[in-house]
Amino acid sequence: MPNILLADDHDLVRDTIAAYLETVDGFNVLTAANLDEALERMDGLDAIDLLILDYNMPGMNGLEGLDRARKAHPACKVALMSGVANRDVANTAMARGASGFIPKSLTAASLVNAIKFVLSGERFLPFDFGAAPQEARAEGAFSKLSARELQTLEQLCIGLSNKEIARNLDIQEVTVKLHVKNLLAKLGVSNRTQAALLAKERHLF
Amino acid sequence: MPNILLADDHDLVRDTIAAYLETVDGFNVLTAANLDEALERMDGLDAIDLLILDYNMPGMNGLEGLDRARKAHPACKVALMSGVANRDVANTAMARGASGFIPKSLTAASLVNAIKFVLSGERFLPFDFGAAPQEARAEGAFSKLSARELQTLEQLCIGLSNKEIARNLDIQEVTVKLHVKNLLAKLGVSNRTQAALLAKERHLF
DNA sequence: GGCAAACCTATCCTTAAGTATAGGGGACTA
DNA sequence: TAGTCCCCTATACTTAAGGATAGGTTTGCC
Repeated sequence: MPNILLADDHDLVRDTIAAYLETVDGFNVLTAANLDEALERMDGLDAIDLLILDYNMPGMNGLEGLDRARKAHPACKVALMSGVANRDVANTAMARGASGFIPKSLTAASLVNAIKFVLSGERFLPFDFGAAPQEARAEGAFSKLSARELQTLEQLCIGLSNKEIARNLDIQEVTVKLHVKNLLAKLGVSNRTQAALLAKERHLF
Repeated sequence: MPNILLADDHDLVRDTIAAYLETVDGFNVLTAANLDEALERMDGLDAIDLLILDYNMPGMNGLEGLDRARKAHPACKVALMSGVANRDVANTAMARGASGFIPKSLTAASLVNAIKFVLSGERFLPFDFGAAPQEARAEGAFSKLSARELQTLEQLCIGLSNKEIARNLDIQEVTVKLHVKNLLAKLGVSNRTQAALLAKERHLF
């Protein structure tokens, strides 16, 4: 019976997926609410066969969380799961050594198949995923953002000033200005308010 | 055995929650991937006791979807579910007649309790999700705005600069600054981005 | 008439936002 | 090894945003 560790900060999503996997297919599922908790939980026992990480989750910091998890437990397979990430993120994740990428648009039955697939040693990436060019311009624009730029955009979406963002990210205000300038250019907008509104419109944060 | 219709565009989330509710508590759960599909599905049979709508889902258009659903099936209880919406959205939804608001940060066990609560005729809103709206950002804050301030706010919500707003309203830029300053104070926020986000959150424009 | 409120404008000021240029360091890659 | 990309920082600058004060107009109300 394979052991799975599922990390997602949405309790409802995490619990129900865990319960589904346990009852329907007899997997043994542990859960965690963020990356640190997941890594802690793996330290005691090395019996985890598959670690599933939510892409938007405290501690993940983009794909840095994937690297941390893989470095901490090289033997364990790591899959990413996301409801918002696009093809580019998925490809990057796979390139960085993820064993699978699970969009939340997947059906529950497919999830089980994907997990079995990954546990058997293969790597899973749904091929139709992200193929449809929905709102191509803006959607693709967000994928061009670097990790730091995404974090900066997230703070813009709460209406924070450069100074506050600098404090939160523990960098200098000038650096924040640089990130802001670059992300404005990449999104094709002319000020921070437009950037925040655009991101909100696309339900990124 | 109560009938529940669960509408969410994330197949994985929807299926697992549905499966959980069915297996763990014996609810009879139907599903839909968007609002139109949900409303269609309800037309044939009027046996649905509770409709659960994902706040971010095709066809919802903010809280308009809630109104549509309630108008189409006045007898049916309607609850909203969201992973991103905040206290303000929840309060507005309850004010507009929702029977419950389910943040996805809820535990699976609490979800079952919430559903039972709603089915019994009560209305469910988690405590920590703010029964108390924040003082300065109260609903009435917007009603304090003068006509010009409202027009100014509307332009802020497209991310325009003071200069552009001045041109659009055919007044001087200094005057726009005055309106902005006053409306920021009335809304209890500290800059134009926060004002725009707040207005958008309330679906004012 | 006096009064209040919303609206408009002006001048002055401080701080924030955004641009430009230049450079150092780390990580990955050909 | 060189090249590239991201990240960080620094200096310097221009423009925008926001605040403070002091007026001015109209409308309408008591």
